[in-house]
Amino acid sequence: MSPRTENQYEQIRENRKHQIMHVALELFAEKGYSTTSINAIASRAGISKGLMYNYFSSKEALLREIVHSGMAELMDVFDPNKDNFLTDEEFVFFINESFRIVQDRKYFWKLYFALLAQPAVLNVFDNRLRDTVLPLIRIMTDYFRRKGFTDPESEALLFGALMDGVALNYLYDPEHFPVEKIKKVIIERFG
Amino acid sequence: MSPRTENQYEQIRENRKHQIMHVALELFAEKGYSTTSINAIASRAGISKGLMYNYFSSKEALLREIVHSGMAELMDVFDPNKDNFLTDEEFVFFINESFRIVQDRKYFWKLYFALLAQPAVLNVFDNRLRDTVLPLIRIMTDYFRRKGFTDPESEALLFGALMDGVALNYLYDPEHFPVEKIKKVIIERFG
Amino acid sequence: MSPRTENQYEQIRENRKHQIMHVALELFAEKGYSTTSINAIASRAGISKGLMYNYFSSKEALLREIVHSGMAELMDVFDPNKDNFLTDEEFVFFINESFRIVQDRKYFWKLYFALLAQPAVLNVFDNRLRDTVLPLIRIMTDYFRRKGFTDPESEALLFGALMDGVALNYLYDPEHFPVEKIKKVIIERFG
Amino acid sequence: MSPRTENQYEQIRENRKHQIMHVALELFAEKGYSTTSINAIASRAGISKGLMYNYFSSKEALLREIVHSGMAELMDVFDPNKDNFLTDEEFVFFINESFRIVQDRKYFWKLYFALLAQPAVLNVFDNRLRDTVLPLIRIMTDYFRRKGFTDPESEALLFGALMDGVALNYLYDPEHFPVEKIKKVIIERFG
DNA sequence: CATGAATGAGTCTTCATTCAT
DNA sequence: TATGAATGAAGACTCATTCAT
Repeated sequence: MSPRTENQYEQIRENRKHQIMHVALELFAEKGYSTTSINAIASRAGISKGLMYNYFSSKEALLREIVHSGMAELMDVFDPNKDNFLTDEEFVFFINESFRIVQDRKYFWKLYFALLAQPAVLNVFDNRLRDTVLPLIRIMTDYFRRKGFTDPESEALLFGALMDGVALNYLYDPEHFPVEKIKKVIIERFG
Repeated sequence: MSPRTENQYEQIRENRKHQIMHVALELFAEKGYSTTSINAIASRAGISKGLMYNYFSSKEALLREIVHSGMAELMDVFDPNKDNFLTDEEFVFFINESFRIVQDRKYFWKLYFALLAQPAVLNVFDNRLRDTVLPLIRIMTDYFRRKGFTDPESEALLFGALMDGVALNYLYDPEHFPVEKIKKVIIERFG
Repeated sequence: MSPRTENQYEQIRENRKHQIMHVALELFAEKGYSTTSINAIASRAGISKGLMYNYFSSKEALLREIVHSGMAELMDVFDPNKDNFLTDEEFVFFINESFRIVQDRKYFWKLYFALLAQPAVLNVFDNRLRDTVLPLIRIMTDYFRRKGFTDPESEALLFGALMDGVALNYLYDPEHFPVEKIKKVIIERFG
Repeated sequence: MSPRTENQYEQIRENRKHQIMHVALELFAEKGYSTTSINAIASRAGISKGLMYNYFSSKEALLREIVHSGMAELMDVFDPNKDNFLTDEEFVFFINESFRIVQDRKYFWKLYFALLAQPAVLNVFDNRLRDTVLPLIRIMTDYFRRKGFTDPESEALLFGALMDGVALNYLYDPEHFPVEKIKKVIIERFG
């Protein structure tokens, strides 16, 4: 009789929104942003095309929200308020964490690399990307400096590139990429 | 005003084809495959849309030919008929070569990563990719085995991943990626 | 906390209805009927989309009711029960009244002309329009006949057209249209 | 075998463009701009939807080109290079011309009034409208001044409004509007 | 060999309307 | 009575591909 409460509506919206973002992330990661149609998203989410636009003003807005929410989660994980100091133990922990994050959120990372590899299409990352990565690079630089390397910054950048490459190989050819072994080798080599 | 010889026609066709592929590679790399229209390709190549279809049966066929020709060139460079043996000197040479190749053919590699990151869209690489990479991995495995590593295969895979990551960073953020320094560090660390 | 009486409910409904019609008239006049969305109306009226349909069965029904109510008001003003006789004094009064009506209800007249200029879309006026205008034309015809014109009916039609044109110019380019002066000239010329 | 000549293509384009504009003008005038779908235009023109966009970049661009081309024609007719002087004879000629123009291009004028009555939607006329009308008003002002009127400018504006109103009545209710008689009355009254 | 007009399926998006609550 | 989530049909626009010339 009476309309739903504010709270009920809030709940419905929250759920739907997550559902749409979830489904869209999967499709964007699998088939690419421009190859994924709103139709496909709506149909996999089991809703009508029109409803999508009740939650996101456009396909691009949907993508942006997915990316930003993913990035936000990420920043939470790589807690930036930890002191700039990385012990050997923490370094190992950091590597483990990184692997876990990629493994836990494969879809997000696939989308990440797909978008990265096509910057002219949609600059979705703004400065957020560098803002996230830079502190990490700095911490790693410090770490390698303390380890006595002559060019710790390049060392850090190399390490970053290595992690990118590992993620790439893991995501796109997991069958031929023995993650655990690789992790071990990394720790031996860089830890 | 005598009619052109068979050969001259052949020559014209060949040139046109290369021209189209060249232009298309640039556009695909910059803007992505699905975002690049036949119109854009034809217009940048200075020919008519219709003519495109005289040389390539479809947009996808064009892409495939670009990729395959690029892969073929690649295999030529990493000459597979060299013995499976990699001296320290040759290792350094190999790294230098790898860097040169990426730097020389940026467009191809951008397209490569973009396609890699979206396998569901177009499986352009068939088995060609593994066929190219596997021998390299084997050679590297041998190399690392001789160096005395306990898990030389993972070491080789890691090295491959590293090179991927380095290429990625170089291609998509060249300004913040000091290639030469990185190269040096790689040689020190892995050579 | 006693329940509202029938009458109070009736009152509320009436108010809501007026409010919706008022807001819709403004929007239709400003942006056009088909360009105005139900959403826009509801939101400017501060109610929900659904409630709109509680008062009007459709967008078109809303438009019709707006137009008809406007026309009804109009007929009240140009009281048809006055005798068919128009003295010189009454003629001046009639002109003044006409100007006042247009100035007082700009939105309605804008909508009126917009709808008039697009009869194929929505024939909202049915016969009502002619029913309203015809008596006026007759009265004017009589007036001009008494003034001794040879073709009083055409004279009356011309006068009607003139008033239309004046309204049009006033409504859509008020800055460049000196209404008061124009009114004076009309009275001089036709009075 | 060989492609069409430049000229042939030019010819084809010219024809198609006119055809589309012609059909679109009719529909816009009859049903209104926003109520007329590209589908309707294409289908009445006997072409595919897509082809429309080969000639006009958007629906709005199509409208603009129709309006501008109509305005251009108009300016040709009301030749602006005539001296600013209007004899009695010329005045009569001017009125006749005006009637002829409206009668000859009913669709254009219907569209004109429909757009005028909905300025917020699309400001298609820019300044073109005033640029066209202002010189006419000036000429009329001079004319009425020479005739000895005390407020010749208002007289001219009134005359303009009258012509608008006449056009309106003629276009939207031709059956009840005896143009020829009206014309006669205008000449008598204002000539 | 070469052109570009033409097609039509498919894309994103909007919006009047319905309905469970 | 009142809400706004949900639908679905329709709209503007794009683009790979075909084909007469």
